[in-house]
Amino acid sequence: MDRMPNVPPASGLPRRDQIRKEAARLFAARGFLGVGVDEIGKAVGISGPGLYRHFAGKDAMLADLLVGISERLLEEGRRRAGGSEGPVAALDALLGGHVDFALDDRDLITLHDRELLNLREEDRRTVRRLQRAYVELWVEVVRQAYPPLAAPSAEPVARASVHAVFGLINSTPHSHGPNPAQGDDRTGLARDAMAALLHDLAHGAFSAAADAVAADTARAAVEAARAEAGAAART
Amino acid sequence: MDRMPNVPPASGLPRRDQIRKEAARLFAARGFLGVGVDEIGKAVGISGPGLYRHFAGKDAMLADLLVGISERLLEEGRRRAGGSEGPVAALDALLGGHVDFALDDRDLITLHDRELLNLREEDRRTVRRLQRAYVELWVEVVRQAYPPLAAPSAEPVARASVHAVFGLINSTPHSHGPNPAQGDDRTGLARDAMAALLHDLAHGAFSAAADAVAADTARAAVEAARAEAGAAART
DNA sequence: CCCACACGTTAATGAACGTTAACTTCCGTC
DNA sequence: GACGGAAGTTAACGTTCATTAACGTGTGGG
Repeated sequence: MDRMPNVPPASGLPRRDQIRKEAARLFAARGFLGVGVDEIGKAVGISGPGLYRHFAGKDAMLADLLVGISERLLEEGRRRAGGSEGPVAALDALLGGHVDFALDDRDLITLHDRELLNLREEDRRTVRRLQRAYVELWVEVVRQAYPPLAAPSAEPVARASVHAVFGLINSTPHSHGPNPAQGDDRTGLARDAMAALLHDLAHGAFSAAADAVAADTARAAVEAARAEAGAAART
Repeated sequence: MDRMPNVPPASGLPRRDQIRKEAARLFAARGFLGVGVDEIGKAVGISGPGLYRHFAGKDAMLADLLVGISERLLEEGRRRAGGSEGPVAALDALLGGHVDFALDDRDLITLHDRELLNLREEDRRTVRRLQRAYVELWVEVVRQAYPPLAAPSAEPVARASVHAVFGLINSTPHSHGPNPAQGDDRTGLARDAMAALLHDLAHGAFSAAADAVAADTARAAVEAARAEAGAAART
Protein backbone atom coordinates (compact mmCIF):
# COMPACT_ATOMS: atom_id res chain seq x y z
CA MET A 1 0.00 0.00 0.00
CA ASP A 2 1.58 3.30 -1.04
CA ARG A 3 1.08 6.38 1.09
CA MET A 4 1.27 10.10 0.58
CA PRO A 5 4.76 11.63 0.66
CA ASN A 6 5.99 13.97 3.38
CA VAL A 7 5.98 17.39 1.83
CA PRO A 8 7.60 20.34 3.66
CA PRO A 9 5.74 23.54 4.74
CA ALA A 10 5.90 25.06 1.21
CA SER A 11 5.15 28.50 2.63
CA GLY A 12 7.65 30.84 4.23
CA LEU A 13 6.01 30.46 7.63
CA PRO A 14 7.03 27.84 10.14
CA ARG A 15 4.40 25.12 10.39
CA ARG A 16 3.36 26.20 13.84
CA ASP A 17 2.57 29.73 12.69
CA GLN A 18 0.83 28.48 9.63
CA ILE A 19 -1.39 26.32 11.80
CA ARG A 20 -2.11 29.27 14.08
CA LYS A 21 -3.22 31.37 11.15
CA GLU A 22 -5.46 28.79 9.55
CA ALA A 23 -6.94 27.68 12.84
CA ALA A 24 -7.76 31.27 13.70
CA ARG A 25 -9.44 31.75 10.35
CA LEU A 26 -11.49 28.59 10.65
CA PHE A 27 -12.44 29.09 14.30
CA ALA A 28 -13.53 32.64 13.54
CA ALA A 29 -15.57 31.52 10.58
CA ARG A 30 -17.40 28.56 12.07
CA GLY A 31 -16.63 28.43 15.77
CA PHE A 32 -14.21 26.29 17.75
CA LEU A 33 -16.61 23.40 18.10
CA GLY A 34 -17.70 23.67 14.50
CA VAL A 35 -14.27 22.93 13.08
CA GLY A 36 -12.70 19.49 13.05
CA VAL A 37 -8.99 18.77 13.29
CA ASP A 38 -9.02 17.14 9.87
CA GLU A 39 -10.19 20.38 8.39
CA ILE A 40 -7.46 22.39 10.06
CA GLY A 41 -4.99 19.81 8.83
CA LYS A 42 -6.24 20.08 5.28
CA ALA A 43 -5.95 23.87 5.43
CA VAL A 44 -2.23 23.63 6.15
CA GLY A 45 -1.62 20.76 3.76
CA ILE A 46 -1.14 17.95 6.24
CA SER A 47 -3.80 15.63 7.37
CA GLY A 48 -5.60 15.44 10.68
CA PRO A 49 -3.53 13.83 13.38
CA GLY A 50 -0.32 15.31 11.96
CA LEU A 51 -1.24 18.44 13.89
CA TYR A 52 -0.42 16.64 17.10
CA ARG A 53 3.29 17.01 16.28
CA HIS A 54 2.86 20.76 16.76
CA PHE A 55 0.14 21.18 19.35
CA ALA A 56 -0.92 19.01 22.25
CA GLY A 57 -4.50 19.04 21.02
CA LYS A 58 -7.27 21.17 19.62
CA ASP A 59 -7.76 22.87 22.97
CA ALA A 60 -4.10 23.82 23.01
CA MET A 61 -4.44 25.60 19.67
CA LEU A 62 -7.28 27.75 20.92
CA ALA A 63 -5.44 28.45 24.16
CA ASP A 64 -2.33 29.44 22.26
CA LEU A 65 -4.33 31.86 20.13
CA LEU A 66 -6.28 33.46 22.95
CA VAL A 67 -3.36 33.81 25.33
CA GLY A 68 -1.27 35.17 22.49
CA ILE A 69 -3.79 37.85 21.59
CA SER A 70 -4.35 38.88 25.16
CA GLU A 71 -0.64 39.17 25.84
CA ARG A 72 -0.06 41.09 22.67
CA LEU A 73 -2.85 43.54 23.41
CA LEU A 74 -1.69 44.18 26.94
CA GLU A 75 1.97 44.47 26.07
CA GLU A 76 1.44 46.75 23.11
CA GLY A 77 -1.08 48.78 25.09
CA ARG A 78 1.42 49.32 27.88
CA ARG A 79 4.12 50.30 25.45
CA ARG A 80 1.91 52.77 23.66
CA ALA A 81 0.44 54.32 26.79
CA GLY A 82 3.85 54.55 28.44
CA GLY A 83 5.47 56.07 25.39
CA SER A 84 3.02 58.95 25.10
CA GLU A 85 3.20 62.43 26.59
CA GLY A 86 0.13 63.21 28.57
CA PRO A 87 -3.08 61.23 29.05
CA VAL A 88 -4.81 62.51 25.92
CA ALA A 89 -1.97 61.33 23.69
CA ALA A 90 -1.87 58.07 25.64
CA LEU A 91 -5.55 57.47 25.00
CA ASP A 92 -5.09 58.25 21.33
CA ALA A 93 -2.26 55.77 21.18
CA LEU A 94 -4.34 53.08 22.90
CA LEU A 95 -7.23 53.73 20.59
CA GLY A 96 -5.06 53.61 17.51
CA GLY A 97 -3.53 50.34 18.57
CA HIS A 98 -6.81 48.68 19.34
CA VAL A 99 -8.42 49.92 16.15
CA ASP A 100 -5.52 48.68 14.06
CA PHE A 101 -5.77 45.36 15.76
CA ALA A 102 -9.51 45.09 15.17
CA LEU A 103 -9.14 45.98 11.50
CA ASP A 104 -6.04 43.96 10.71
CA ASP A 105 -6.56 40.86 12.85
CA ARG A 106 -10.27 40.39 12.59
CA ASP A 107 -10.15 36.67 13.16
CA LEU A 108 -8.32 37.07 16.43
CA ILE A 109 -10.59 39.83 17.70
CA THR A 110 -13.57 37.64 16.92
CA LEU A 111 -12.13 34.71 18.82
CA HIS A 112 -11.15 36.92 21.68
CA ASP A 113 -14.67 37.56 22.82
CA ARG A 114 -16.49 34.59 21.31
CA GLU A 115 -14.48 31.57 22.34
CA LEU A 116 -13.43 32.17 25.91
CA LEU A 117 -15.95 29.54 26.94
CA ASN A 118 -14.16 26.75 25.16
CA LEU A 119 -10.95 27.14 27.10
CA ARG A 120 -9.81 24.83 29.85
CA GLU A 121 -10.38 26.42 33.25
CA GLU A 122 -6.72 27.25 33.77
CA ASP A 123 -6.21 28.91 30.40
CA ARG A 124 -9.44 30.80 30.85
CA ARG A 125 -8.15 32.25 34.08
CA THR A 126 -4.93 33.30 32.38
CA VAL A 127 -6.76 35.05 29.57
CA ARG A 128 -9.14 36.75 31.94
CA ARG A 129 -6.29 38.04 34.05
CA LEU A 130 -4.66 39.57 30.99
CA GLN A 131 -7.93 41.03 29.79
CA ARG A 132 -8.60 42.53 33.19
CA ALA A 133 -5.17 44.15 33.23
CA TYR A 134 -5.79 45.57 29.77
CA VAL A 135 -9.12 47.03 30.82
CA GLU A 136 -7.50 48.47 33.91
CA LEU A 137 -4.88 50.19 31.79
CA TRP A 138 -7.57 51.78 29.67
CA VAL A 139 -9.65 52.83 32.66
CA GLU A 140 -6.71 54.66 34.21
CA VAL A 141 -5.81 56.45 31.00
CA VAL A 142 -9.39 57.39 30.19
CA ARG A 143 -9.97 58.82 33.64
CA GLN A 144 -6.92 61.02 33.26
CA ALA A 145 -7.81 62.08 29.76
CA TYR A 146 -11.38 62.99 30.75
CA PRO A 147 -11.15 64.65 34.19
CA PRO A 148 -14.82 64.33 35.16
CA LEU A 149 -14.35 60.57 35.07
CA ALA A 150 -11.54 60.83 37.61
CA ALA A 151 -14.01 61.45 40.45
CA PRO A 152 -14.07 58.38 42.70
CA SER A 153 -17.78 57.91 42.20
CA ALA A 154 -17.29 57.91 38.42
CA GLU A 155 -15.10 54.85 38.41
CA PRO A 156 -17.90 52.43 37.48
CA VAL A 157 -18.97 54.75 34.69
CA ALA A 158 -15.43 54.87 33.34
CA ARG A 159 -15.12 51.12 33.46
CA ALA A 160 -18.44 50.52 31.77
CA SER A 161 -17.57 53.07 29.11
CA VAL A 162 -14.32 51.31 28.36
CA HIS A 163 -16.14 48.00 27.96
CA ALA A 164 -18.67 49.66 25.70
CA VAL A 165 -15.99 51.22 23.54
CA PHE A 166 -14.34 47.83 23.18
CA GLY A 167 -17.66 46.55 21.97
CA LEU A 168 -17.86 49.42 19.54
CA ILE A 169 -14.43 48.82 18.07
CA ASN A 170 -14.63 45.05 18.15
CA SER A 171 -17.89 45.10 16.24
CA THR A 172 -16.11 45.93 13.00
CA PRO A 173 -15.51 42.32 12.01
CA HIS A 174 -19.28 41.93 11.77
CA SER A 175 -19.89 44.99 9.67
CA HIS A 176 -16.80 45.84 7.71
CA GLY A 177 -15.82 43.81 4.65
CA PRO A 178 -14.12 42.15 3.00
CA ASN A 179 -14.66 38.90 4.77
CA PRO A 180 -13.68 36.17 2.36
CA ALA A 181 -15.94 33.14 2.23
CA GLN A 182 -18.89 34.70 4.04
CA GLY A 183 -21.83 36.60 2.65
CA ASP A 184 -21.01 39.82 4.40
CA ASP A 185 -22.46 43.18 4.72
CA ARG A 186 -19.96 45.70 3.49
CA THR A 187 -20.16 49.26 4.57
CA GLY A 188 -18.16 50.49 1.65
CA LEU A 189 -15.61 52.38 3.73
CA ALA A 190 -11.90 52.07 3.06
CA ARG A 191 -9.75 50.72 5.86
CA ASP A 192 -8.21 54.04 6.83
CA ALA A 193 -11.52 55.85 6.74
CA MET A 194 -12.94 53.15 8.99
CA ALA A 195 -10.02 53.53 11.39
CA ALA A 196 -10.50 57.28 11.56
CA LEU A 197 -14.22 56.87 12.09
CA LEU A 198 -13.80 54.37 14.90
CA HIS A 199 -11.34 56.71 16.54
CA ASP A 200 -13.84 59.54 16.37
CA LEU A 201 -16.74 57.43 17.57
CA ALA A 202 -14.77 56.23 20.57
CA HIS A 203 -13.75 59.74 21.52
CA GLY A 204 -17.32 60.87 21.13
CA ALA A 205 -18.50 58.15 23.46
CA PHE A 206 -15.94 58.90 26.17
CA SER A 207 -16.64 62.56 25.86
CA ALA A 208 -20.36 61.96 26.32
CA ALA A 209 -19.68 59.86 29.40
CA ALA A 210 -17.59 62.64 30.88
CA ASP A 211 -20.26 65.22 30.11
CA ALA A 212 -22.94 63.09 31.69
CA VAL A 213 -20.93 62.66 34.87
CA ALA A 214 -20.11 66.36 34.99
CA ALA A 215 -23.77 67.28 34.55
CA ASP A 216 -24.70 64.85 37.28
CA THR A 217 -22.25 66.23 39.81
CA ALA A 218 -23.25 69.79 38.91
CA ARG A 219 -26.89 68.94 39.50
CA ALA A 220 -26.03 67.33 42.81
CA ALA A 221 -24.04 70.41 43.83
CA VAL A 222 -26.92 72.73 43.00
CA GLU A 223 -29.28 70.56 44.95
CA ALA A 224 -26.98 70.51 47.96
CA ALA A 225 -26.58 74.29 47.82
CA ARG A 226 -30.33 74.74 47.57
CA ALA A 227 -30.90 72.47 50.56
CA GLU A 228 -28.31 74.36 52.56
CA ALA A 229 -29.90 77.68 51.64
CA GLY A 230 -33.29 76.35 52.69
CA ALA A 231 -31.88 75.18 56.00
CA ALA A 232 -30.27 78.57 56.60
CA ALA A 233 -33.53 80.37 55.83
CA ARG A 234 -35.37 78.18 58.31
CA THR A 235 -33.08 79.09 61.21
CA MET B 1 -39.63 -2.35 34.09
CA ASP B 2 -41.24 0.72 35.62
CA ARG B 3 -40.71 4.09 33.99
CA MET B 4 -40.95 7.68 35.03
CA PRO B 5 -44.41 9.20 35.16
CA ASN B 6 -45.59 11.93 32.80
CA VAL B 7 -45.54 15.09 34.80
CA PRO B 8 -47.14 18.28 33.41
CA PRO B 9 -45.23 21.58 32.82
CA ALA B 10 -45.41 22.60 36.50
CA SER B 11 -44.67 26.21 35.56
CA GLY B 12 -47.14 28.77 34.28
CA LEU B 13 -45.47 28.86 30.88
CA PRO B 14 -46.47 26.60 28.03
CA ARG B 15 -43.82 23.97 27.41
CA ARG B 16 -42.75 25.52 24.16
CA ASP B 17 -41.98 28.85 25.80
CA GLN B 18 -40.26 27.18 28.68
CA ILE B 19 -38.01 25.36 26.24
CA ARG B 20 -37.29 28.59 24.41
CA LYS B 21 -36.21 30.25 27.60
CA GLU B 22 -33.95 27.49 28.85
CA ALA B 23 -32.45 26.84 25.45
CA ALA B 24 -31.63 30.52 25.09
CA ARG B 25 -29.97 30.51 28.49
CA LEU B 26 -27.91 27.43 27.77
CA PHE B 27 -26.95 28.44 24.23
CA ALA B 28 -25.86 31.84 25.48
CA ALA B 29 -23.82 30.32 28.27
CA ARG B 30 -22.00 27.61 26.39
CA GLY B 31 -22.75 27.98 22.70
CA PHE B 32 -25.14 26.13 20.43
CA LEU B 33 -22.73 23.30 19.70
CA GLY B 34 -21.67 23.09 23.33
CA VAL B 35 -25.12 22.16 24.60
CA GLY B 36 -26.70 18.75 24.13
CA VAL B 37 -30.39 18.08 23.77
CA ASP B 38 -30.38 15.99 26.92
CA GLU B 39 -29.22 19.01 28.84
CA ILE B 40 -31.95 21.22 27.46
CA GLY B 41 -34.43 18.50 28.31
CA LYS B 42 -33.21 18.27 31.86
CA ALA B 43 -33.49 22.04 32.23
CA VAL B 44 -37.21 21.90 31.46
CA GLY B 45 -37.85 18.74 33.43
CA ILE B 46 -38.28 16.27 30.59
CA SER B 47 -35.61 14.14 29.16
CA GLY B 48 -33.78 14.44 25.86
CA PRO B 49 -35.81 13.23 22.95
CA GLY B 50 -39.02 14.47 24.53
CA LEU B 51 -38.14 17.85 23.08
CA TYR B 52 -38.94 16.51 19.63
CA ARG B 53 -42.63 16.75 20.46
CA HIS B 54 -42.21 20.53 20.52
CA PHE B 55 -39.46 21.32 18.03
CA ALA B 56 -38.38 19.57 14.87
CA GLY B 57 -34.79 19.44 16.12
CA LYS B 58 -32.05 21.36 17.82
CA ASP B 59 -31.54 23.51 14.74
CA ALA B 60 -35.20 24.44 14.80
CA MET B 61 -34.89 25.73 18.37
CA LEU B 62 -32.04 28.04 17.44
CA ALA B 63 -33.86 29.18 14.32
CA ASP B 64 -36.99 29.90 16.33
CA LEU B 65 -35.00 31.99 18.79
CA LEU B 66 -33.03 33.98 16.23
CA VAL B 67 -35.92 34.65 13.91
CA GLY B 68 -38.05 35.61 16.90
CA ILE B 69 -35.52 38.12 18.17
CA SER B 70 -34.94 39.65 14.78
CA GLU B 71 -38.64 40.02 14.13
CA ARG B 72 -39.24 41.49 17.54
CA LEU B 73 -36.45 44.03 17.15
CA LEU B 74 -37.60 45.14 13.73
CA GLU B 75 -41.26 45.30 14.63
CA GLU B 76 -40.73 47.17 17.87
CA GLY B 77 -38.20 49.44 16.18
CA ARG B 78 -40.69 50.37 13.49
CA ARG B 79 -43.41 51.02 16.04
CA ARG B 80 -41.16 53.21 18.14
CA ALA B 81 -39.71 55.15 15.26
CA GLY B 82 -43.11 55.63 13.66
CA GLY B 83 -44.74 56.72 16.91
CA SER B 84 -42.27 59.52 17.57
CA GLU B 85 -42.46 63.16 16.58
CA GLY B 86 -39.37 64.19 14.72
CA PRO B 87 -36.18 62.30 14.00
CA VAL B 88 -34.45 63.13 17.28
CA ALA B 89 -37.29 61.69 19.30
CA ALA B 90 -37.39 58.72 16.94
CA LEU B 91 -33.71 58.02 17.48
CA ASP B 92 -34.18 58.29 21.23
CA ALA B 93 -37.00 55.83 21.03
CA LEU B 94 -34.95 53.39 18.96
CA LEU B 95 -32.05 53.71 21.35
CA GLY B 96 -34.23 53.17 24.37
CA GLY B 97 -35.76 50.09 22.87
CA HIS B 98 -32.49 48.53 21.88
CA VAL B 99 -30.87 49.33 25.22
CA ASP B 100 -33.77 47.82 27.12
CA PHE B 101 -33.53 44.76 24.98
CA ALA B 102 -29.79 44.39 25.54
CA LEU B 103 -30.17 44.79 29.29
CA ASP B 104 -33.27 42.69 29.80
CA ASP B 105 -32.77 39.92 27.26
CA ARG B 106 -29.06 39.40 27.46
CA ASP B 107 -29.21 35.79 26.39
CA LEU B 108 -31.02 36.65 23.20
CA ILE B 109 -28.73 39.54 22.32
CA THR B 110 -25.76 37.26 22.82
CA LEU B 111 -27.20 34.61 20.52
CA HIS B 112 -28.18 37.21 17.99
CA ASP B 113 -24.64 38.00 16.99
CA ARG B 114 -22.81 34.85 18.07
CA GLU B 115 -24.84 32.00 16.62
CA LEU B 116 -25.85 33.10 13.16
CA LEU B 117 -23.32 30.63 11.80
CA ASN B 118 -25.13 27.63 13.16
CA LEU B 119 -28.33 28.28 11.27
CA ARG B 120 -29.44 26.38 8.21
CA GLU B 121 -28.87 28.42 5.08
CA GLU B 122 -32.51 29.31 4.66
CA ASP B 123 -33.04 30.49 8.22
CA ARG B 124 -29.81 32.43 8.07
CA ARG B 125 -31.10 34.31 5.06
CA THR B 126 -34.32 35.11 6.85
CA VAL B 127 -32.51 36.44 9.90
CA ARG B 128 -30.12 38.46 7.80
CA ARG B 129 -32.96 40.02 5.86
CA LEU B 130 -34.62 41.11 9.09
CA GLN B 131 -31.34 42.41 10.50
CA ARG B 132 -30.66 44.36 7.34
CA ALA B 133 -34.09 45.96 7.51
CA TYR B 134 -33.48 46.89 11.14
CA VAL B 135 -30.14 48.49 10.29
CA GLU B 136 -31.78 50.35 7.43
CA LEU B 137 -34.38 51.74 9.76
CA TRP B 138 -31.69 53.03 12.08
CA VAL B 139 -29.61 54.48 9.27
CA GLU B 140 -32.55 56.50 7.99
CA VAL B 141 -33.45 57.82 11.41
CA VAL B 142 -29.86 58.65 12.35
CA ARG B 143 -29.28 60.54 9.12
CA GLN B 144 -32.33 62.67 9.79
CA ALA B 145 -31.43 63.24 13.41
CA TYR B 146 -27.86 64.27 12.56
CA PRO B 147 -28.11 66.37 9.39
CA PRO B 148 -24.41 66.18 8.38
CA LEU B 149 -24.90 62.44 7.95
CA ALA B 150 -27.71 63.06 5.47
CA ALA B 151 -25.25 64.06 2.74
CA PRO B 152 -25.19 61.33 0.10
CA SER B 153 -21.47 60.78 0.52
CA ALA B 154 -21.97 60.28 4.27
CA GLU B 155 -24.17 57.23 3.86
CA PRO B 156 -21.37 54.71 4.46
CA VAL B 157 -20.30 56.62 7.53
CA ALA B 158 -23.84 56.57 8.88
CA ARG B 159 -24.16 52.87 8.24
CA ALA B 160 -20.82 52.04 9.84
CA SER B 161 -21.69 54.20 12.83
CA VAL B 162 -24.96 52.35 13.31
CA HIS B 163 -23.15 49.03 13.27
CA ALA B 164 -20.60 50.34 15.74
CA VAL B 165 -23.29 51.61 18.09
CA PHE B 166 -24.96 48.21 17.98
CA GLY B 167 -21.64 46.76 19.00
CA LEU B 168 -21.43 49.27 21.80
CA ILE B 169 -24.86 48.49 23.17
CA ASN B 170 -24.68 44.76 22.57
CA SER B 171 -21.43 44.53 24.48
CA THR B 172 -23.21 44.92 27.81
CA PRO B 173 -23.82 41.22 28.30
CA HIS B 174 -20.04 40.77 28.49
CA SER B 175 -19.42 43.52 30.97
CA HIS B 176 -22.51 44.10 33.01
CA GLY B 177 -23.47 41.67 35.76
CA PRO B 178 -25.17 39.77 37.15
CA ASN B 179 -24.64 36.80 34.92
CA PRO B 180 -25.64 33.74 36.89
CA ALA B 181 -23.35 30.73 36.58
CA GLN B 182 -20.42 32.53 35.04
CA GLY B 183 -17.46 34.22 36.67
CA ASP B 184 -18.28 37.67 35.48
CA ASP B 185 -16.82 41.04 35.62
CA ARG B 186 -19.33 43.36 37.18
CA THR B 187 -19.12 47.03 36.57
CA GLY B 188 -21.12 47.86 39.63
CA LEU B 189 -23.67 50.02 37.84
CA ALA B 190 -27.38 49.64 38.49
CA ARG B 191 -29.52 48.70 35.53
CA ASP B 192 -31.07 52.12 35.03
CA ALA B 193 -27.75 53.89 35.37
CA MET B 194 -26.34 51.54 32.77
CA ALA B 195 -29.26 52.24 30.44
CA ALA B 196 -28.76 55.97 30.79
CA LEU B 197 -25.03 55.64 30.20
CA LEU B 198 -25.47 53.55 27.06
CA HIS B 199 -27.93 56.09 25.77
CA ASP B 200 -25.41 58.88 26.33
CA LEU B 201 -22.52 56.94 24.84
CA ALA B 202 -24.50 56.17 21.72
CA HIS B 203 -25.51 59.77 21.26
CA GLY B 204 -21.92 60.84 21.80
CA ALA B 205 -20.76 58.45 19.12
CA PHE B 206 -23.32 59.57 16.54
CA SER B 207 -22.61 63.16 17.35
CA ALA B 208 -18.89 62.60 16.80
CA ALA B 209 -19.57 60.95 13.47
CA ALA B 210 -21.66 63.92 12.39
CA ASP B 211 -18.98 66.37 13.50
CA ALA B 212 -16.31 64.47 11.63
CA VAL B 213 -18.33 64.48 8.43
CA ALA B 214 -19.13 68.16 8.82
CA ALA B 215 -15.48 69.00 9.36
CA ASP B 216 -14.56 66.98 6.32
CA THR B 217 -17.04 68.67 4.01
CA ALA B 218 -16.04 72.08 5.37
CA ARG B 219 -12.40 71.32 4.66
CA ALA B 220 -13.29 70.15 1.17
CA ALA B 221 -15.31 73.32 0.57
CA VAL B 222 -12.44 75.53 1.66
CA GLU B 223 -10.10 73.66 -0.61
CA ALA B 224 -12.46 73.97 -3.54
CA ALA B 225 -12.88 77.69 -2.93
CA ARG B 226 -9.15 78.11 -2.71
CA ALA B 227 -8.64 76.24 -5.96
CA GLU B 228 -11.30 78.35 -7.65
CA ALA B 229 -9.73 81.56 -6.37
CA GLY B 230 -6.37 80.37 -7.70
CA ALA B 231 -7.88 79.60 -11.06
CA ALA B 232 -9.56 83.02 -11.18
CA ALA B 233 -6.28 84.76 -10.31
CA ARG B 234 -4.53 82.86 -13.09
CA THR B 235 -6.92 84.11 -15.81
C1' DC C 1 -66.66 3.32 27.54
C1' DC C 2 -63.18 4.06 24.53
C1' DC C 3 -60.25 5.89 21.68
C1' DA C 4 -57.52 9.32 19.65
C1' DC C 5 -54.14 12.26 20.66
C1' DA C 6 -50.79 14.99 23.16
C1' DC C 7 -46.94 14.22 25.70
C1' DG C 8 -43.65 11.48 27.75
C1' DT C 9 -40.43 7.49 28.38
C1' DT C 10 -36.19 4.29 27.32
C1' DA C 11 -33.42 1.88 23.83
C1' DA C 12 -31.14 1.80 19.49
C1' DT C 13 -28.80 3.79 15.51
C1' DG C 14 -25.40 5.94 12.95
C1' DA C 15 -22.37 9.57 12.10
C1' DA C 16 -18.76 12.77 13.62
C1' DC C 17 -14.88 13.64 16.03
C1' DG C 18 -10.65 13.99 19.16
C1' DT C 19 -7.02 11.32 20.18
C1' DT C 20 -3.67 7.40 20.19
C1' DA C 21 -1.05 3.61 17.89
C1' DA C 22 1.92 1.86 14.70
C1' DC C 23 4.50 2.63 11.01
C1' DT C 24 7.37 5.49 7.27
C1' DT C 25 10.45 9.09 5.40
C1' DC C 26 13.64 12.59 5.31
C1' DC C 27 17.75 14.92 6.99
C1' DG C 28 21.59 16.55 9.76
C1' DT C 29 25.30 14.76 12.58
C1' DC C 30 28.91 11.93 14.54
C1' DG D 1 27.08 5.34 6.42
C1' DA D 2 24.43 4.32 10.45
C1' DC D 3 21.19 6.56 13.17
C1' DG D 4 18.08 9.31 15.86
C1' DG D 5 14.65 12.53 15.92
C1' DA D 6 11.32 15.61 13.57
C1' DA D 7 7.36 15.38 10.93
C1' DG D 8 4.24 12.85 8.38
C1' DT D 9 1.01 8.85 7.16
C1' DT D 10 -3.17 5.58 7.77
C1' DA D 11 -5.90 2.74 10.84
C1' DA D 12 -8.26 2.04 15.01
C1' DC D 13 -10.61 3.35 19.34
C1' DG D 14 -13.88 5.25 22.30
C1' DT D 15 -17.08 8.79 23.15
C1' DT D 16 -20.47 11.99 22.38
C1' DC D 17 -24.56 13.27 20.36
C1' DA D 18 -28.70 14.20 17.36
C1' DT D 19 -32.22 11.72 15.83
C1' DT D 20 -35.54 7.78 15.29
C1' DA D 21 -38.14 3.67 16.98
C1' DA D 22 -41.12 1.57 19.84
C1' DC D 23 -43.72 1.83 23.52
C1' DG D 24 -46.68 3.84 27.69
C1' DT D 25 -50.02 7.07 30.06
C1' DG D 26 -53.35 10.43 31.08
C1' DT D 27 -57.52 13.02 29.39
C1' DG D 28 -61.47 15.03 27.00
C1' DG D 29 -65.12 14.31 23.41
C1' DG D 30 -68.02 11.02 20.95
